[in-house]
Amino acid sequence: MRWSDIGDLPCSVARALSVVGDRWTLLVLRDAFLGVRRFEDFHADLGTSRHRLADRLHKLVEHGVLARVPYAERPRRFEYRLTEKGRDLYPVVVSLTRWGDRWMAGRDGPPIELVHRGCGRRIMPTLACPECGEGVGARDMQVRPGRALRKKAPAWRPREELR
Amino acid sequence: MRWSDIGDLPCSVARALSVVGDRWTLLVLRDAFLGVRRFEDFHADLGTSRHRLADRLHKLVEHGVLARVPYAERPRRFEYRLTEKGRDLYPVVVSLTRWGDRWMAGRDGPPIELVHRGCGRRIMPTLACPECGEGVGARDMQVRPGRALRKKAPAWRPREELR
DNA sequence: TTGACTCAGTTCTAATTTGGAACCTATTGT
DNA sequence: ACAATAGGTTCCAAATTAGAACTGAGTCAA
Repeated sequence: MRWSDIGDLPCSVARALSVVGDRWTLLVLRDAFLGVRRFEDFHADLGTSRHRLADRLHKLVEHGVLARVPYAERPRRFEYRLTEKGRDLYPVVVSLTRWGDRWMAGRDGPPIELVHRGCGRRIMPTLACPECGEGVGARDMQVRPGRALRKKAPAWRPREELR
Repeated sequence: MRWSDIGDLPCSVARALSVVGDRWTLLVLRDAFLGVRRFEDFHADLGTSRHRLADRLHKLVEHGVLARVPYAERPRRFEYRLTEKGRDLYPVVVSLTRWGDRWMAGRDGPPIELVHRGCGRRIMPTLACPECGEGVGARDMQVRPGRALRKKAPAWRPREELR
């Protein structure tokens, strides 16, 4: 299957990945969440080729994840800012951070720390049920097909539960 | 920069991506969270080449995200099961799902629905502060360098805050 | 007013990665 | 004896990527 086709699958993960699922895009977003906005800064931070970077930035703009806004006339210069759609990717980046912290950190611990402005504590955000507030993991959730899937793939059934 | 080098960067996102950051790995994990375990089932579901699939599965096993466990002798057959390290990627997959549901769903709504066993309601898990329980977004969090980063890149400073 | 410098790219080529089809091995079923 | 099943491996052509060089518009400083 071609990469360009996965955006059409009836799967939200696949569709999300069709936008942010390549090598560099999530690192671009990480930088964006750290406040990076300009081409040269992304380039210096990321170490990807200018070619790739330009391509990724433009693709993210196309998808409405970043906005290309002028910050100087003469010479005309643009910076890349997260849109609401882009900021809504925060959970993805934080979840990756949390996992990296937990399973891939060196002896010195996590490279960066997060502080919750609300309560002032150093924390790592976790997944919770927005209704009852309880923390949730894979085993706390059950899957069922939604309307879109019952229509497109009526035969689909969730498999046996996760062990 | 080579893909194989990003695992060494002092950044948890980069390190996480060095394991799960390629085209197919996250779709393999999505399937795993839906209960898929066997090579042929992954292959049928994913539509990637057997070659890639075998490679990804083995890489995930190497990294301890999946375990290759025999389920039949004569002929010897194996299945791939999530380890604890693998199950801990649930927030990443759920966050992608949530984003895909919100920004990429068709008219018929999300392909699948999740039910919280704890409270029985159909929900999509969200990020929250584990200390105070409040939901958090990008603007609720502040970044600061951790010990590992102060050591490796003492000059690093968080940029201006997110707008 | 010439030359160096900055930012934001684009172009080019070689190297790497990927997709897809065909093949392989062991075993079971008919 | 023959086909089918599960889980791969091998091969090659095609697509993608890395890295370096180049462009172009404008500023600054001597």
